[in-house]
Amino acid sequence: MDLARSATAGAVSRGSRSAEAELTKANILRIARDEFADKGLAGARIDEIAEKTSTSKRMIYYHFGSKEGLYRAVLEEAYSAIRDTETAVPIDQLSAVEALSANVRLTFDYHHQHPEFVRLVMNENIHHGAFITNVVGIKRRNESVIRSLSEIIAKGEREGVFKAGIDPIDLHMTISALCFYNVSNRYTFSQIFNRDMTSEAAMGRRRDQVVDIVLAWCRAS
Amino acid sequence: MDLARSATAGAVSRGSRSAEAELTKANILRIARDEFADKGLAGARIDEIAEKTSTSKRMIYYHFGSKEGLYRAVLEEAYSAIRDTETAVPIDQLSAVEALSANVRLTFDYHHQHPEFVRLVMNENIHHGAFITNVVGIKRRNESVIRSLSEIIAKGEREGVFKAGIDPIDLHMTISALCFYNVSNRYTFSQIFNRDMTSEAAMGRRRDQVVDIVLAWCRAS
Amino acid sequence: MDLARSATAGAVSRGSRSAEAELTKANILRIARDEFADKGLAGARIDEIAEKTSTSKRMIYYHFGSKEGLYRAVLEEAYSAIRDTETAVPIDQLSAVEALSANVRLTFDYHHQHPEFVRLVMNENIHHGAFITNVVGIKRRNESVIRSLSEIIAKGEREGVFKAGIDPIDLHMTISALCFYNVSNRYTFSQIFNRDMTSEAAMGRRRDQVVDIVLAWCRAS
Amino acid sequence: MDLARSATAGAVSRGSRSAEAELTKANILRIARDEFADKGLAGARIDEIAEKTSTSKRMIYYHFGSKEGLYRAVLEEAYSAIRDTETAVPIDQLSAVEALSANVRLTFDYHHQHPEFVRLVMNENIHHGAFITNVVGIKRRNESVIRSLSEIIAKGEREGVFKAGIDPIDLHMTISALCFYNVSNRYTFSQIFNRDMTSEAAMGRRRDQVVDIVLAWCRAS
DNA sequence: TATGAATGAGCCTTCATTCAT
DNA sequence: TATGAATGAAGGCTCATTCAT
Repeated sequence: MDLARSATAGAVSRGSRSAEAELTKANILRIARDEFADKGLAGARIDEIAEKTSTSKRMIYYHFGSKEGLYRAVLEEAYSAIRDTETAVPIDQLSAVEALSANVRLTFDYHHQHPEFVRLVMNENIHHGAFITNVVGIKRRNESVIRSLSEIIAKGEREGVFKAGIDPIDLHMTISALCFYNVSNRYTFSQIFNRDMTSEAAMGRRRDQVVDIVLAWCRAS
Repeated sequence: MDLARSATAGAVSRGSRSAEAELTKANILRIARDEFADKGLAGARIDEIAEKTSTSKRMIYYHFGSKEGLYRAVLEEAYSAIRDTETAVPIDQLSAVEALSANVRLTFDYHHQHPEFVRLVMNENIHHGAFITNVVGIKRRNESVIRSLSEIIAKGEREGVFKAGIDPIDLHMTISALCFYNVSNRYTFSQIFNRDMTSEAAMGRRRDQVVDIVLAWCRAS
Repeated sequence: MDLARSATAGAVSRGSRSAEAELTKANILRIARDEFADKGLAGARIDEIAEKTSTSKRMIYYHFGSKEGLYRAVLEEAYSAIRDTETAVPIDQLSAVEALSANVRLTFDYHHQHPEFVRLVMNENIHHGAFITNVVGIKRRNESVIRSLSEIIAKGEREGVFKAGIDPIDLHMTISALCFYNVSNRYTFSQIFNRDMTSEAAMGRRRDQVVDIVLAWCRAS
Repeated sequence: MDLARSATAGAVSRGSRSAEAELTKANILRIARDEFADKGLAGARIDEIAEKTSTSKRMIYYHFGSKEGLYRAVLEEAYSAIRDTETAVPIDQLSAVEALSANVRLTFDYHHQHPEFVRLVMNENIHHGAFITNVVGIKRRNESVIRSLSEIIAKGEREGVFKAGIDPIDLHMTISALCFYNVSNRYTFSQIFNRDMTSEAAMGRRRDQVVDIVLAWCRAS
């Protein structure tokens, strides 16, 4: 029953067995990611994914076991990718305000540049987070993100520019909400309010705004 | 194909034909709303909806024409409901800060109390907003919401408590993002960060925080 | 999930709803019985069954829910048919020996005339009797068969022609074994021993022999 | 296609090529026998057989050519094993009644101890004996079994304890039927009649009964 | 001799939708 | 208006078998 081997296809060349197989898996994962992001778990079609792939439908089952197995593997990859981004700010070389701004900008841009990630997360929430539970290492993720924000908060307090008692998870939630919404609710919002949300100009303007919002809250005396 | 009449089943007794028919439609709509919100357009099953309904599958087709027609009707209802909430703040009787706080609180609570609305909007965005386009009157909605916020902003400027130049649509987006995320990303966020997001206490705490964030930004000199 | 309605399709005209539907079900059941008998549960193909049917594959699922559901319905029918045969001997009008002979002959002939029943039972045993468990009323069956044999045994004892203490279930097992084997093991036995087992002559000869075997045992002092 | 050599893997070390290869084949055969016995030809899975084996799926094809080839090899082994048992009675040292009793007991016990053999034969009959035809030497088998019974019958006639004219094949069929059924129809019979058929006590009781039945028939004047 | 990867054909099942009544 | 029966198309998945190494 457990034909799906090593669903963690993170790196393509893991030294082992067949590098070609890893390429096949990576190819499937990329196509699947786009399809799941676009149509959701129920809406995506294995047939369609297979067709866009350089291999066959059978291979999807060989490597990932089931539609759900494939979806899970896609989710895992997506989360492991953003993990790196969010901790890329060199805190010690910057002031607290600069560091927080950089963090917000990076986060904002990541969402902008990876709408498929945003859409996958939306989908997962529609499924009540049923699949993320089994994704290995998904919880280790909080350590790095939260640790990074904690350092920034501490620095800001020491510098006397942030108010006391900011909870890093609250801060992360605030940043995340503002960055996520811009991509997630893009279609309904822009439709209803006749507002461009995808041009570089609009994005740049909103990014600055989000930085302002976050900083204003942290400064608030 | 032309069987779907007046998909707007807003009022139950519209004086016309048969009040019973309207009841049937309302019943179908309520069940369908929950199913679509829970599983998305692709994931929901007409059979299942029909089974939970007090009528038969045939009636769904009679009244709404197709699965998509039903989905569209559900969307329409959902948006027409929130419309009323957001304009319920008696601005003239309150200070700008009080009025904005009230607006944020109402919005926050509405999302909290209507997760199915949040989930429907998520779904619609997954479908690139393909169905909301055809929903009649959806654009009239911006007038009331935005007008209300504009008044509050103007009052705050006059009172000297808000900074100049706040765009009401930006403000609405900010409020909406912060309120929406708390419900939309509830499952993944709480899973990853081990944080309760549904208890009354957690909700109350976050609501205050969102008010703070919004006010801090509007005040910021 | 439970779309399979009234799997008990025993009688074709149950007075109710649609007699046509019952005909459809009966048609499916007959074809399915032959296919399952011939190839087993795993070997039979729903596609093939559907093709031989006057309806479509979809209808099989509509009426029986699944391949297993269809198999179960076939089993049920098969067992309810032999039930009647085995109790058809008018015991009071016959001597014990005559009655027992008649019972054996009827049983023997039934197996001969209904090889598909024999094959279905073989199949069910290959599946460790997994499906017969859920067949309603299958256990009520022992009452009639065993009661009938009990009466014959009692009569034989009273008449002084049977030895004392014959257990009716043992007797039934003996009769059943001798009648069943002739059909069930027909292919391997006739192949290995080059013996005709299907001609009327061979059948008649063996039937007499089986009667002899059973009587000899019951008489044995 | 011609890769399947000497499917008769009876002896492990046939002096030839590699003793290891013979071990591999024997291992595959044992696993395959259990799987085919349990689930039938159609129900057994090559993947599953390979997994339980100490070698790979490829080896199955290397040694046996196909699923059918493997099945045939299994059948052959099964029949060659029972062959030995049935001729193990030392007729000259026993009376006819003792010899026949011993023969029946041995046969009964063999079936009891080798349910997989019984199940394989059932399967083969479900396939209309299609594969047993090609099994080499399967017909030589009748010689030994039938010769042995013939001797016993002759001895019994000479001793005046058996009736005249018993056909050895009829006798074999009778014995076989009674012994076979107890294992083959174990699941359905025990289910329907609520009777234990596998405990040592139940088996012992029935074994004595079968001996009685056979002897009663042979004695019958 | 042995192994992991690959495959085409086909299998069971489901879905939105429609028809006869 | 309402209902049970029916359907074509397609969807997810599995199977025996083979290939490259």
